[in-house]
Amino acid sequence: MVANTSLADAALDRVFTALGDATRRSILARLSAPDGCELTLGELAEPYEMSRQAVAKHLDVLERAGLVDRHPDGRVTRHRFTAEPLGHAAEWVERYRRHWEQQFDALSRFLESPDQES
Amino acid sequence: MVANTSLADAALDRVFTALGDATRRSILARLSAPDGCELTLGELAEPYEMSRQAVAKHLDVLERAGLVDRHPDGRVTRHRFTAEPLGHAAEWVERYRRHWEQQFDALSRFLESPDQES
DNA sequence: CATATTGGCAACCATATGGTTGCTAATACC
DNA sequence: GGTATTAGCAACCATATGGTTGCCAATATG
Repeated sequence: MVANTSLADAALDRVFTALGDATRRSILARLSAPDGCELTLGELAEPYEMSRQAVAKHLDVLERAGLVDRHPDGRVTRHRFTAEPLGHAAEWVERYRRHWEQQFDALSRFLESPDQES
Repeated sequence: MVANTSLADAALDRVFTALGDATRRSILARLSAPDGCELTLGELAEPYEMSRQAVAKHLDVLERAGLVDRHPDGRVTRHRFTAEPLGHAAEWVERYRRHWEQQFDALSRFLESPDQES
């Protein structure tokens, strides 16, 4: 019944907190675009109104969550999107979203029940 | 191209960061269990090795994300799970998880292609 | 070879987060 | 009415987070 903090929990922690920032989600969006794969730090940092180092820190968070893969290439470092850790997150969210659909269905049934008066 | 920080982004921020903590996910799990709906703060806090106030703070985070609904009932305050904000989060995750399936399919095709040598 | 570019590292700073404790207010119960 | 329980509020603390700047190492490029 208690928290049961497992390794999987810690991985989920990292993934969800990594997704909890609009800049990081934007980075993932750009890295997952069909034409935008394999971007360097400079290319990634360019559109944002913050320093490269700030973007590099966001990339640290994404890397620790397993969502981006860094690989140095000469003077430059290329970054690739890795969607695999999203599997557990999607599983988790879907389980509870289904609960919502049940709530919604229950509400619909209630509203449509014949013994329901205004 | 730039960050485009909208209100929807801020709501997603709150939902994902709320999910980024194992204690909070555990709370949601208990509140969404079929028998465990409508728990009070005391009931919620009991299994964890932290103070009630710490749990109350976690509930603040969940409430700001729209994931739990507090309603005082006499001396006690009952908490109910609200899955609706998970919709946008699920949408977001699913979009990128599909990207992963495409990566996976591409890998499969590569591994199964006849001109692939060890 | 000299120099500019790229990115990593470290220090620093302000604020947020996650926890604590103590106190107070409201409500149920004897 | 007095008392115990429940929860909210406020202050406090340690650490994490998100940003900055400056410097240095490595690599392209003239």
